[in-house]
Amino acid sequence: MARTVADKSDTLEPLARVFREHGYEGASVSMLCEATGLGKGSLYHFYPKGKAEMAATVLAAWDGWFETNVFLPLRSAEDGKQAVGAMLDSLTETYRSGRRICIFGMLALGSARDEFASAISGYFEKWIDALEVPLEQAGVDDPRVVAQEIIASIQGAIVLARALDDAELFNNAMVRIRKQYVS
Amino acid sequence: MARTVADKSDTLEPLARVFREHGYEGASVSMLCEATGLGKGSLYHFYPKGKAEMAATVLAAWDGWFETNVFLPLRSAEDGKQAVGAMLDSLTETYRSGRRICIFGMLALGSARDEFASAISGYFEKWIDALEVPLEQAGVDDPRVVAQEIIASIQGAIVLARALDDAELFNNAMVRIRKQYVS
DNA sequence: GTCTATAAAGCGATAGAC
DNA sequence: GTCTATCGCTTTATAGAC
Repeated sequence: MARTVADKSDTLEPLARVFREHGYEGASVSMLCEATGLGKGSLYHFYPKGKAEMAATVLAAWDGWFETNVFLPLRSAEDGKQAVGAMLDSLTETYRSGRRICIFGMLALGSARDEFASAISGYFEKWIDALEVPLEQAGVDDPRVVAQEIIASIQGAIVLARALDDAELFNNAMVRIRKQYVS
Repeated sequence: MARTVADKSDTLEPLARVFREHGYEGASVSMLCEATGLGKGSLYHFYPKGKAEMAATVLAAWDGWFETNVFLPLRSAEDGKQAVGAMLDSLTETYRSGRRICIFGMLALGSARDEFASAISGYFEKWIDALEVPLEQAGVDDPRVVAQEIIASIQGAIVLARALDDAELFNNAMVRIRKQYVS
């Protein structure tokens, strides 16, 4: 069938979806072709180094999205408590109350961790650094450790919500974090 | 080379190690053969249904280990706070301060979740049920929700410790849980 | 930039000798 | 219970026509 000309940026969302839903090893090029609506030739035209380059590009895009929509607002907040609350709201939507997983967290637990180690650690380091700012502003003791705890709680809530197939569990975790640290 | 007769139970540890380190999709039968020191014929003799049966058996073995060494002590504890503390110590060793991951948590984030859904959810449900007992005994408010939070924190600590390659992060999380709920 | 055809390797799984 | 050989299929990746 005739196919319209695609832009590389159009592939990012379907690519991310497949990696999120199947993991790095579980995502095959065939799946990635089907999701993007492109043949192998087209996909390899955009990503000459193949699957690894697709995943790296997806990670970079998510990292950028978080930088703009999560990290930057945290760093530049005027009201610390309000900023952390806004982050929790934003993440609840982004992660679909735990129905969607964090692609960085997923990769951290898999065997592809080593290949993407710097992207994964860079992402979490930036998150911790950013979250520390409003926590300190809000007068929280040991803001860096608390930032780590909050991020770990969010990642754990995703794991548990998915394991038990219970989105309410994720939402409860967000409520608890809010009450405990910023209300 | 001549090979000594193997027992099926001898395969469980190497099998578990490969699944933990490579994920379900990432673990190939060749790897599983090499880790167990058995040829494909031998491995399929023990596990006629192949890789899926190997993983299911590994999960059942871990479930059994947790039942005996973690869940049962929690349920039958006389001192609630002491029992939760003992669990945290035990898990710190079991998970090697986050250097080792939880195979159930890993599967929950991957695409094999659906295939092993009941094993995964059963494991976490038993854990929550068991942990609720000593928490209630210790006078903690809303012990079931707190049990869920603690387990999520542990899973999240594994994710974050692995993402940042920092075992101290896991240990700090265990210390925080102890301080917050059972000291 | 798109596609189809194809290559080479690895996959999970099986058969059958010992 | 162990092994080797092999099957059929899918994998990632490439080549080359359009």
